[in-house]
Amino acid sequence: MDIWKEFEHNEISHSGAHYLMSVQKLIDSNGYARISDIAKEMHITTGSASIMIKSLRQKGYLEEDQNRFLKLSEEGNRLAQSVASHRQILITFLQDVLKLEPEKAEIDACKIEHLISTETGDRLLLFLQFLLSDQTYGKKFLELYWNTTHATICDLESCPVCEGSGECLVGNLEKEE
Amino acid sequence: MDIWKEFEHNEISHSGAHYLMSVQKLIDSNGYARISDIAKEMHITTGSASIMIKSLRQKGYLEEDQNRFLKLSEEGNRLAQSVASHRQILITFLQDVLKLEPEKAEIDACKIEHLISTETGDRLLLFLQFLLSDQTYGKKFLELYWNTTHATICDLESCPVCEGSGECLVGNLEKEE
DNA sequence: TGCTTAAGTTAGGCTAGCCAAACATGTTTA
DNA sequence: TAAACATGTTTGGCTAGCCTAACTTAAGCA
Repeated sequence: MDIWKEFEHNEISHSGAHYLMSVQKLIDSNGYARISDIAKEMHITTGSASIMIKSLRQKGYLEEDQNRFLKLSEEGNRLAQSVASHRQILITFLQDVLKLEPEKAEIDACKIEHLISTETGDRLLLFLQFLLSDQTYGKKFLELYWNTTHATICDLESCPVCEGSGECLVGNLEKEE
Repeated sequence: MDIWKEFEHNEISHSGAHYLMSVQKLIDSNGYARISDIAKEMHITTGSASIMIKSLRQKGYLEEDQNRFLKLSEEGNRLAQSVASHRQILITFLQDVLKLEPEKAEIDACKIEHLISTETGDRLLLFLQFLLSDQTYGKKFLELYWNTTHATICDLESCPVCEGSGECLVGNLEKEE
């Protein structure tokens, strides 16, 4: 088997995942989601949205009621939730452990949220929960790690640890505690 | 800015990255790389390879000598090395820390190796090195983590910790130490 | 009644990458 | 020398997903 060809074989495409999440987001905030709402929210044309929505309905991820209002099917909901949760787990790891800038953490998380397997997501969550909550070794390990690698992790001259002002993520972390 | 659209905006595509890595792999093992060698190695047609290679040459990632032998340009080499190193870092994390099965770790790593930023790769490497080598908190944290979560992490009935035989990754780890 | 606007669909075009199949060229080998 | 094989290129077709632009349908309103 060619592992590199697996890249295409996913339950849902990057684009598809964002359509589903957009539907949920719109329902949560406005109470309904139509094709034009999705197009507006995603900054694409209604033509593109129309075609993609049709395809997502055919695949059984979306349903439409009498008013042409869209909602997620059970399967669509499972998928959207899974992707959203992977996204959050990844952001937490990149931001709170690896100390990447929030914007960069979000971009990388968004790129890979739909690509990691359920198992990888589950494991990462478990690891993160343990690492961030364990008061004995987890906490001490992270403190030692951040202090030891601080010079590498922090590239801001204004860091309180380096210089003294407050933009550094490591510094912010220490203030929070 | 639409973060979800960043998915396409990468230095190199998934496919492109694998072409470059294939060239390097062939040179390392055979001493040279031609279009047909790459096609064979990647299990695609020479037609597809011909077109993609032309594009990679135009982008300056590949060069060709008098014998039509391909090699990586400086830039191509940098890219291929970066992707290969990201891949290895991800595999190590998924396999040696999160304890995913090797096959699954490889698939997920392959899917995202070209998508993560240099910075994310660097940070993950730093974190991994520290976690896996620190003999005080790193080691103890991992032991506590694996023991505590073992029931969740191990789904094999044949696990030495669960039952007694030897297929479980957690078990293998304990044997290695 | 007829005009305007909103909403959605459809058609044609684009890129990326794959395929098969036809073609061109250059090298073996009988 | 001629047939056969190796190598590479080109063409046309396919999917995914985006675009613009033209079109339909329905609703609002004077």
